[in-house]
Amino acid sequence: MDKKDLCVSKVPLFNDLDFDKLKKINKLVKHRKYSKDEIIFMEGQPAQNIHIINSGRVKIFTTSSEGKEYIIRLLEEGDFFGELILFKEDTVSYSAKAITEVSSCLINKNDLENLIEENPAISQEFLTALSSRLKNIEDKAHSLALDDAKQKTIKLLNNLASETGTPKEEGTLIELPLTREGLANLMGMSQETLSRKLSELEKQDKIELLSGRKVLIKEDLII
Amino acid sequence: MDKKDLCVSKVPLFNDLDFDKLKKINKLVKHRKYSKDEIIFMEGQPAQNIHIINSGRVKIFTTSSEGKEYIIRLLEEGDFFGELILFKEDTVSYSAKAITEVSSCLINKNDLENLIEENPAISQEFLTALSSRLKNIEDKAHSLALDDAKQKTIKLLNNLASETGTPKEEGTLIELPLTREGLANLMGMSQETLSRKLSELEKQDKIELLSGRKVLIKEDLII
DNA sequence: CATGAGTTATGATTTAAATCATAGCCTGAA
DNA sequence: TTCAGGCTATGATTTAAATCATAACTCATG
Repeated sequence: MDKKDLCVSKVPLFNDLDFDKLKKINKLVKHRKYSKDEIIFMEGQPAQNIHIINSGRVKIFTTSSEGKEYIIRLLEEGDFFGELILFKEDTVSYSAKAITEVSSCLINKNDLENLIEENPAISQEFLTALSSRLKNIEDKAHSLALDDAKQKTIKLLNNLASETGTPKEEGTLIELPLTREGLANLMGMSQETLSRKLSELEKQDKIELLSGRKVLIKEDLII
Repeated sequence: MDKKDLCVSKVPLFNDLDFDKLKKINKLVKHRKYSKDEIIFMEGQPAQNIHIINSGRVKIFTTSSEGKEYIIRLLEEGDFFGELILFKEDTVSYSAKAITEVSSCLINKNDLENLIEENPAISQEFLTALSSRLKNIEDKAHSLALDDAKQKTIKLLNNLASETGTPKEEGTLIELPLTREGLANLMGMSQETLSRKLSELEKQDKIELLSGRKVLIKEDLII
């Protein structure tokens, strides 16, 4: 089995399916490569594919009328996006951009609909995935509505730590996936404010800002 | 068929089911009444039921450590909540409170799981409902992150208008479901700011504030 | 290794909104 | 019908964060 097959077996969506079915699905899949900073699609475009990320990172974002950006979520290997077209929209209300080199798989809307019909187990996986996203974004809305800049900063770090952190003796090491600007756009604040709050946390010995966009999060960074 | 049966036939979740199945489901259902301001459940409680609103209004909210409230969403007839327990959580991360007299139906988690197994069509309806909520809350997060108080106010009014507004010659008439304070907590702002923005919109002849918590939204209230 | 573009940090200033304070207003109960 | 208590509007003040400005750092490239 060659590397291309990975996509389909990587995504939790198809967890419950046996090898034969995976092979069938794999035939429906188209492969794409995007280079860093390439737009995958733009807000408002009609969409007919679901995208599954094979490697790399993608940001999903919207832009306000004044040109400000809000990043809805960051995706990595195994995550998927564009699924709303299955159930609701036929145009997409957000943009997607590769923030690293990205290789991904597409499945056409109709193909996926047929797949689901033949394999109801996929519905369950979808429900699980959507529920999880709903929970995450409700938490985030809470944070956007009520938290001050310091709390937002701490939550950002904790979220990154739990998603991609590697444990060390002194704490958890994370690599920031975006510039200050980008991270700030995730939490609805300005680059300067985030930068200040990070400095503040470092002065308080809660974190250590390292080179190469790495951060060591000490044990006692409480929410 | 008596009034109690309405619950089950009211909710889009069971749209696709025939009368016999609805009757079967109805037997599983427990009925509840809540008086105005009664807590339906509190953040952190274990939960094992899905609630369907038969009549009245419910607010779903979280409270910050400083005691501030963020209202995630307002529910009315036919809406349901508590469904995350099916797919993800066994405790609930938000509170629910009746903001009017409420009559609702409960379905036990296990019963609903069996139902879904027997009737895969319900999964589809769930997916549609969750997708729709996902879209709504993503829009709201965008608004919380990027909009100023005036834009938030306008979106609030437009949302209420599209959900519950009644058309008039002069515009759309809505009845505000909450006090200024409550509405402000929906949009992540303070009561005073909302009040000021509403006055401002009235001065600009975009809306008319009427007695009985009613608002007339004139044609040209653009986002 | 030097250069420069992009990124980050940080000071100064402005600004929108929160908060504080209070007066006027509804509305529903007596 | 009056009264009280919650609700709403609005002025005054404070404050957190945005914005503006710029210096310092990083790192990729010739």
